[in-house]
Amino acid sequence: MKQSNLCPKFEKAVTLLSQRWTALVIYQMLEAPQRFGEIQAAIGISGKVLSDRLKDMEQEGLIKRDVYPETPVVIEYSLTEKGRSLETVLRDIENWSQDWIEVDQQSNTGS
Amino acid sequence: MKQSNLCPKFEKAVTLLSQRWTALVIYQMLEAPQRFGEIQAAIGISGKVLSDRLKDMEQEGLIKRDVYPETPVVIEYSLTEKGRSLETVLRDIENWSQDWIEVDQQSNTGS
DNA sequence: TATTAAAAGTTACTTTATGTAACTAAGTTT
DNA sequence: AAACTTAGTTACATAAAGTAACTTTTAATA
Repeated sequence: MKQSNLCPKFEKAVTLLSQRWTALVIYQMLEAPQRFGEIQAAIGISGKVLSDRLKDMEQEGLIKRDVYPETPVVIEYSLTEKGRSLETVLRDIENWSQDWIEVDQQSNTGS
Repeated sequence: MKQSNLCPKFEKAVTLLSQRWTALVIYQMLEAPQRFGEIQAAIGISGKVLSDRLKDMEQEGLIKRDVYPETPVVIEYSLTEKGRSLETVLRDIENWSQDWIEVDQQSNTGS
C-alpha cells in the first residue's frame, strides 16, 4: 500500500531533487560546464555515484554530455535549458541556508 | 577522501532537503498541522520512515510535536518558523514541476 | 620501445538507507 | 473481556550509496 494524493508532476520533481547529489551537481554546473573529474573534486562524490547520476540526469534531460575529440579526449557536461531552469530553486536553497542553517564548528586543526 | 569546496551551510541545507520524504512532509504541513496518520495517508510513506523523519526534522528545528491529552490522545506535528521558511523553496519546486515535468501516463484502469 | 601518466569510468564488495508487515501500548467503546 | 484506534516500534528484506582497486585509451617520458 503505497499511494499519495500528490500531484504526480510535483512528486516526480521532488523525487528527482531528493536523489542524493543531484542538486549539488546541478549547482556546480551553474557556474560553468564541467568535466567528470572537476565535478568529483568540487563536491566530493565518488566516481561510481557520479557516473550513475550523470546518466540519470542526462536521461531526464537536465544535462547534456559533449565529447570533444581532442587529445586527450575531453568530455564536458553542461546544463540544458531544463537543467538551468532549476537555478531559482537552487538559489532559494542557498539563501535559505544562509538565513537558517547553523554549522557546528567541528574544529579539525591538527598539530 | 571525501571533501568539498562548498559552503558548509549550503551543503547542509541540501543534505537536509535531499533526505527522502523530508520535502514532501514539509510540503504537506504547509497546509495545516497534521497528525501522524494523516501525513502517512497523504504522501504514502511507511510508519517506520515517517517516524524517523519526524524525529530528524524535530531535531533540526523544522517542526514541533504537540501532545494534546485528549481522549484518545492527539499528537500534532506543525512547522516551526524555520520549517515554514522553506515554503518559497517548495513553491519554486512546485512551479518548476508544472513547467518542466512530463508524466508518463501509465494508464492503470482495470476492468 | 617499454614505462608512466592522465581522464573517465567500471567492478566487486561493504555499509547505510529505505521498504514491508507484523507487533506493541494506552485508552475506549461494546 | 474482546476488539478498535492512534502512534508508533521491531525484525527482516531490498535498494542505494560508499570504497578502493582495476580497465581503457591516448600521450608524453625515459
